[in-house]
Amino acid sequence: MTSNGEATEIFRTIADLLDLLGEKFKPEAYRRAARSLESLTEDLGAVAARHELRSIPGVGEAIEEKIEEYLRTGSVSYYERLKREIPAGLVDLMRLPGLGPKTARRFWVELGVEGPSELRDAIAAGRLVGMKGFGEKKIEQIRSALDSAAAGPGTSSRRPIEEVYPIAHALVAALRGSTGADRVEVAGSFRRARETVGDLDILVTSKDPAKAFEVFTAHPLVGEVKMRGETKETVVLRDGLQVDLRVVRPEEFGAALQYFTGSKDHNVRIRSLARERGLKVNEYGVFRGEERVAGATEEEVYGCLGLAWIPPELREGRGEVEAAAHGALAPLVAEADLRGDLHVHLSPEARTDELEQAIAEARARRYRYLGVVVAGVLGDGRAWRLPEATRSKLRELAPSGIQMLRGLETGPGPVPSELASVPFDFRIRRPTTDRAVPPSAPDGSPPPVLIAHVGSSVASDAAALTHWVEFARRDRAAIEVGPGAERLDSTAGRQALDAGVRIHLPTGLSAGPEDPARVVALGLARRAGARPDAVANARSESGVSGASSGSGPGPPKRSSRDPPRSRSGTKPPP
DNA sequence: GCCGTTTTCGGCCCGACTGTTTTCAGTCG
Repeated sequence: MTSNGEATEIFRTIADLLDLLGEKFKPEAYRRAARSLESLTEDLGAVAARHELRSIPGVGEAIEEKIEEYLRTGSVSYYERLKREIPAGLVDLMRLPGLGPKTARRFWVELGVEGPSELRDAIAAGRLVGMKGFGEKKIEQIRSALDSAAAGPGTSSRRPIEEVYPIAHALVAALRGSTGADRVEVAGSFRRARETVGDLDILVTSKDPAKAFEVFTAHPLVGEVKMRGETKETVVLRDGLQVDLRVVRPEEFGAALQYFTGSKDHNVRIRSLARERGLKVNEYGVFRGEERVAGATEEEVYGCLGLAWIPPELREGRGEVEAAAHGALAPLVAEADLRGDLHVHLSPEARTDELEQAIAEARARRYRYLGVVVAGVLGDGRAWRLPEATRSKLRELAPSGIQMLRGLETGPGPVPSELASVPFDFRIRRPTTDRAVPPSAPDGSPPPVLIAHVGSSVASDAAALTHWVEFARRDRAAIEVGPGAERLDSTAGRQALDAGVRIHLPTGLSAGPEDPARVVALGLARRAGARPDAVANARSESGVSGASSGSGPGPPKRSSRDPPRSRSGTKPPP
């Protein structure tokens, strides 16, 4: 684990332990610091070396000292002391659904229970019966939570957003297609395009809430109904994902969407800003005293706090509220900005019809260029190339103004001799293994325009990531950001952007229109704070010069002919 | 424990829901 990751875990556990001690505000302070460390784009040691730990949101004097102690010694004495005081099993108990720190602490104090297995024994021995606040139902609930926990991590863990995307799409489509719901939006971390999603929050307006719940509950994906109130229903899907449906009134929809989109840190900032202005914000609206002054749209809610509307992908409490207050939010890249794709992979034996299909899709999206990977080296070092017929078809198939380019994808180092005869317009580089570190100086072969297949194992290794970003900066190459283990996530993407490196987004051309990769990649790019001009394939020019086979392409150039940027899209997935 | 363009002290989001209650505590998001 990286030092950032390990420090995050330490502070998160400190928060839980302090919760068990009944501390009121400290746990939240440690959690806030943990969240900040988790999303830090840089190695903690580097920040500490510059004496800038205090600039991290939620890190003050005390936590700064603990981080320094951790970096120096590998442990935090305060944490070690808490662990000696409080049995580790209590943390497991309070993390069970339906149990919290108060209940776990009572089991410890009143029953001497120190962990899940002892609690199971206590229940079996009937020792919970008669405890104040514990009826038959509550005890059964706990027993069931213990059983599910024993069965494995299962349902409570977060999953990749690209995996959840089709599910969200299906549920939203069903609700939109019914008479039970008018407006339907997914809120939560899904709308913020977080890499992983723990559950789905769906918000609807409805003239007939009962009908909305009925349509939702009857959906084939839904397994069991966990809870149902007048305005809210919680279900667990057959695959274990939890989904909340909330029905709100139209005049409250914007406030509810804002509220349930979060993040928590963002909302805390919004609320304290409102308080400073004598206003109150909740999920029903913005209020001055009893009077509602906003609520129907998010724009209204932000507007009456003196803020520009903030894209959901930025709502993490990392300074976006202050930026919005000063009108300093830059427009983010949007779907309409995409102009092409420099990384179209066809299957190795692709026939011309597969190529034609990708071009038809590109034409439908009005792309201006397409870089098709015609040959390359796989991660395991084996060379491959598209069939000769497909390669020679490339230029013929571009009658409608789409510039067709041939890409060669290789590892660091010179072009392998077995690929030397393949004509190409531009080069893509990939690490030969996930951990491969690129050469520190140019090796004489054409510089790549794109660095791709830089995977999650690089992103989680601060030194390797810094190295690849520096490599991209030196060669003025773009680096690919998107879902999946072979692309950078938004945190790594932000680091690349901070270093002045452009990113390239997958467009899912050859995977068909339903492929979530494009929408998800766009969300991650926006989350990284990417403006249109920082996205290599959101430019009118391909960034690949001329067609001189085998010669090096020029570095991506800034174009003064780029049309004015479209207004940054506000449309959340799906 | 953190934080401040009214504060260096005194705040810290707040409402729904559940299960257990004669009016509320705990959990969750």
